[in-house]
Amino acid sequence: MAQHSKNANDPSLDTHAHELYEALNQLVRIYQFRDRDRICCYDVSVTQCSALEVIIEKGPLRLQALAEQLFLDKSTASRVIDTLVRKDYVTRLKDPEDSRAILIEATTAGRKLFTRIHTELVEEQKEMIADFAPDVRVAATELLHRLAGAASQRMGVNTSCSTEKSSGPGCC
Amino acid sequence: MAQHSKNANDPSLDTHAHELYEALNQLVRIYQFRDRDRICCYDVSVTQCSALEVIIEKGPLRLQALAEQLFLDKSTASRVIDTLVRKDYVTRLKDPEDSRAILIEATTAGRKLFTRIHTELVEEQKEMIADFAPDVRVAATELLHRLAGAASQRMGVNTSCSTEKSSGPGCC
DNA sequence: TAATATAGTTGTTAGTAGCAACGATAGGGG
DNA sequence: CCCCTATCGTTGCTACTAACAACTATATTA
Repeated sequence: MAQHSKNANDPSLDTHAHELYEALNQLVRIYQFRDRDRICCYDVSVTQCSALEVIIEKGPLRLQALAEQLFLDKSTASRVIDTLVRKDYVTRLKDPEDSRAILIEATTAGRKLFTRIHTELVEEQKEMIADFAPDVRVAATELLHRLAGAASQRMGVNTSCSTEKSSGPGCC
Repeated sequence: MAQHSKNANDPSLDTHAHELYEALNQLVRIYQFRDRDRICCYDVSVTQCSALEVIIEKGPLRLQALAEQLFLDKSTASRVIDTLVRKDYVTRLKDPEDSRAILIEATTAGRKLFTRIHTELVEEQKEMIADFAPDVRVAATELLHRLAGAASQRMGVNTSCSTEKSSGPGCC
């Protein structure tokens, strides 16, 4: 059931797998998934891994920017960074443009770790969707995006619900 | 893109929406999604909501059984129940068959709350997949199941990885 | 009855989360 | 130029989630 013809030699499979990974990541990030204190073999939690990803992909960035990307309070982001610094996956640099600010950058170890995790997960995803037709893959990814969007609204992220408290008729 | 013909009057839409909800719930449960201390308008966290669901759907059940359903340690489950009892959504009953054990049951308030959340989320899901073809809905749900399965393996839930520690060649 | 096993709770540690308060720096107006 | 305000990040506080270990109480077995 739901098994279409095998398209193992489909060049868009990589893209689909990557988009799916991205969508799931976003879903998970919004849902603020609590770890089991490490992702199996890797000594980082899911939140830490998400933070590492943002830091690597968005270059050196400020704490506030990181917090926004992760939908976290800056205090929480600061403490996540504390842990990642302690584990030597990121470093705090002084921002030359603003001495109040810091720039967070991944260390070599951090990049190495993330590459390992990323590669492995994308590979896993690829296997998972290999037997789906391309349009189904796209649709499933789109669905995950929608789920993330809906959840973010429900959780009051970036909505009037979170900024104005107890003002409207029953929150959302 | 990925938009098929409108099948608003599709009787399987309800089923699909429900299955999707189930799959997402499982995904989220495995991923141990951390709350934002409440699901928007409802005063329960996601973990608490999952616990409530299991308690309602599996009837009065013991702590150990609940913990297994949620892939939690019994101590964690015990504390989750503490919170739900304090909020008056569940009660601890003595198990007549074993005085060591307890039976956890939902209160009227708990059932009412869960029904409200469940109805709302299923409705949201329905809207979300309304423009997908039925086979795509099935495939997407299947995909979520696979994601949950893969994640559970990765997290070491119910695998040799978690029971035997540091025995194999590199964990998983 | 004694030894062992099981059910649930509590102690402890740690990560995640948010709000509030704080110190430090930046920028604007008098 | 200095004060006022805004912003940046950290720290204090509380709470939830999570696991492991130790503990109490009851049940089962030898």
